[in-house]
Amino acid sequence: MTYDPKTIEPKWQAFWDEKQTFKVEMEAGKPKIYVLDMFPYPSGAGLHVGHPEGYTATDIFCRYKRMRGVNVLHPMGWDAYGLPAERYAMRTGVHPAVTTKQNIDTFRSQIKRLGFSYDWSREISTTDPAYVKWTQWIFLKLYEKGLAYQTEAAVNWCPALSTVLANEEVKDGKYVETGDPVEKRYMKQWMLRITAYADRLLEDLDMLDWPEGVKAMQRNWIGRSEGAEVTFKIADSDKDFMVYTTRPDTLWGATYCVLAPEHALVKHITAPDRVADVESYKAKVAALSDHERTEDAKTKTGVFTGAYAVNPVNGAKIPVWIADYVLVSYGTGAIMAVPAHDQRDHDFARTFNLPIVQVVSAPEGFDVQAAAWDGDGKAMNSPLIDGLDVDAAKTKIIAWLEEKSLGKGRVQTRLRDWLFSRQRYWGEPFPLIHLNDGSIVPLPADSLPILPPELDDYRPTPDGQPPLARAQDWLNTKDPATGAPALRETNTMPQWAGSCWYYLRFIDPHNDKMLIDPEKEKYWMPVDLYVGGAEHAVLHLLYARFWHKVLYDIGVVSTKEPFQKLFNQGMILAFSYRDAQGRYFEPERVVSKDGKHIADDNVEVSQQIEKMSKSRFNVVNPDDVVDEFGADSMRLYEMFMGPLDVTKPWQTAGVAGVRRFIERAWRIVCNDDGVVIKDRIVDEAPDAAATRLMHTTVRIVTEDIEALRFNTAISRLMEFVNALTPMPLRPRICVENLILLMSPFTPHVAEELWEKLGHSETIAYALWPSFDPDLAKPAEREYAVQINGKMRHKVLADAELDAVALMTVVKADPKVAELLAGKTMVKEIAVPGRLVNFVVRD
RNA sequence: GCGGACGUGGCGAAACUGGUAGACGCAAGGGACUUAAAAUCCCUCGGGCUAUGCCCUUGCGGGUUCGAUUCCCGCCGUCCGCACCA
Repeated sequence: MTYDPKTIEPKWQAFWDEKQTFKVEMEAGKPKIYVLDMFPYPSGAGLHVGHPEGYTATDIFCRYKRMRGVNVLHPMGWDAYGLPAERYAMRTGVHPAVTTKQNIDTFRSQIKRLGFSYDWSREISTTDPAYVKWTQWIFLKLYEKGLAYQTEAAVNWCPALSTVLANEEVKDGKYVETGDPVEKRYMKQWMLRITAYADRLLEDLDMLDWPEGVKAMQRNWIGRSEGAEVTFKIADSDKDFMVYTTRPDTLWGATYCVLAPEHALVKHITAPDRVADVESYKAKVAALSDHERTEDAKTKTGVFTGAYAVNPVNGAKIPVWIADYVLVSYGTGAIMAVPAHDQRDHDFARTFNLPIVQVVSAPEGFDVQAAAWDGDGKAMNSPLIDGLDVDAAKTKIIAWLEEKSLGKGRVQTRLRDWLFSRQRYWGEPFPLIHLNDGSIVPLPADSLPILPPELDDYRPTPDGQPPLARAQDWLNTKDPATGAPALRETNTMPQWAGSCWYYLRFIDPHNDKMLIDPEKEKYWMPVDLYVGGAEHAVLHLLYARFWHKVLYDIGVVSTKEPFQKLFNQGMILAFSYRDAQGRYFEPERVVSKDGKHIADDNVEVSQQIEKMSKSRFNVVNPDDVVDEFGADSMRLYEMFMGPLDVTKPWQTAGVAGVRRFIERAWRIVCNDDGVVIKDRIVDEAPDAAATRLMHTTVRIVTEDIEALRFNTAISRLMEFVNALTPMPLRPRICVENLILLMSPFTPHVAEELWEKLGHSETIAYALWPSFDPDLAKPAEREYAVQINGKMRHKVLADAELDAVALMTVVKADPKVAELLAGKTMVKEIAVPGRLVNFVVRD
């Protein structure tokens, strides 16, 4: 039998399952590592090639760590609440739980076909009642701590679907899946006070080993800024309003103020003759979607209210306008406008002919009437602070404002509280009831979980209540403490809820007494390596950090942060082909000749690299790849494509290449009948060259795996195989080390060959090969000889020469003497282990 | 506009701390074996030239250096995130 993944892969998968090879328990004193994949949403479409990329990487890392004697926690589960199953239920009446179970079964079997070393005894789904119970328990803790509250909030309402959508489901004012328009509606919503943790979420980023880009995105999302709040009085009135500014040093340059159109003060200060204009502007702005409001951001619009504010630093009366470039949701919803030093204010002032007064010195020749100067400079036209640099001026003016009770220093964040409720069926219900007097009663922890009731119809009620309101028996309940009649909360939690803490439950998945056993938590936490797509850079990772910090504050967890190291795998794209009209062609119909791509022998098409999608005919299904090449080839190819973190295109021909490599490795051990070629695997020490290559390979593969550089590790394994193949007699130590090094990458074939070599135990816990750095060094090496930095010659010499000896040896080479003849030596440089460079003149 | 990543053969890529650019693989071409094909094995494979050698080449233009894919400055381009955040 030649190499046949179709028989050996199911064999070893069944073996690992039966023996529970990868089941793991806490072992005090044994080093641990917790390696986590971002668990998938089990969609109806099944796995795509992007999923196994990250899963293969973590699997290699885990298998390697086990062979080094580390206790490895490597679990998998399902983020199973979500909109698609609910939409499917609306169309077909099939309960989302049924759809979800089917999809989970599909995902599990697809994942198992790839031979990942998960501890399946820890599998969880966010929809399991035993899991929902603790998600709701965490909500009760949030509520107890005052971190959950209700408010009127704008939501994305999709009339076509008569439901609310999450922000992330809306792009450019449309539902991303169907393209139906989405509008804003105000509804009572549950919010989580994530802003209370803004400072800690920002500061603690510094202690994490995360990609800089992700940290930057989170910092940007939190958007901390330092400035001041300043009170402006309305002239000839007892009313006033506060503005937020990061440039209090420019107060003397404030020539007008702007309120957000929705600002509560607007209706109280608008002059009678301005009411019509103001009202019509407000109506116009309210009708715009967020997208429309920002798409033409450069053109400023607004109207004058007829009211004047008093500039607190100089008593100047300045007009108060309303304009949509001021957002009611940020800062105080009101600004002082300094057109000389803020480009937006400048644009507005030019449009409406408002004065521009310079109060910070700009570089020579810079005209603030033409453009705003927002850089550094000395304060001017500002009596209290003239001559000071921006920072000093800010400090001084803030102190002055505080002394006069006109304002105070203030830190502002862009981060908003988290809109936490959805008007959906397939999510965790809130464990709360509403009494007739309007009060809210949290349900006791021992009544959890509160599961969604059975329904025939998953749509919202005709009067716009969430679907849960259809279940009258469920809806009408009693206060467990007093017996008073009560209504259940009908909102459900967003999909993020379950994914905010799943990494904790994997540590203690079957505990029905508490969320997690503190002893186990202390042993396994934090997650040492977390691998997933960059699309979760902000939301999931920020939400989970927030919950984790709350759990830290109430003593449930012992670490400040959940995920110590984060790694984003790059997206896998694919080639697609389309003609001049933009029609896509299946890649099988396209041939390339003379650098052109021709479809159906007559249409010239262009080749591009794009995201996989059905409409582009470029989707690659992992099942097909496994069927054709085997799981080991699939795993190996995904890791060989390029660095783990970059975006890269799938090329099926490349899978054949790694499959050939596996076959060559197979033939080092077996003949074409699958019989071990005993007479060629000898118990003899390898010669010097083979020893060196073996130790070098072990060294580099080990280092590469530690650094998650799997593509170069695989190259090294290929070189090792290429060297072993032509050897008539192969030292057993080389062959066995090869199989050991390959086993994290291609575990099935490695188990099979390990067994054929006479081992009765699984390779999964075999000892990882060690290397001797001295034996990895070559005795001789080629040194480059450069003249004026250009490569001219090579000299073979002892690899360990120091600079002086190297120079002597090189100069003794007749060819070098010839090259240097007739030249004047300017400088000689010898770099041990590398090269010699002669700088010469003619 | 702000923030982040990146740009190397026909293609995916490699090059550790500034030291022989293109490892490894794909595709292509040639050869061996075969009645033939597949498979396998061997060879060639960045471009150019007046070819035992020489010149050019890591997006473009400068700079630092004995030496730059790597460091610095300025452009051009691609991808990702955020975006009227005061």
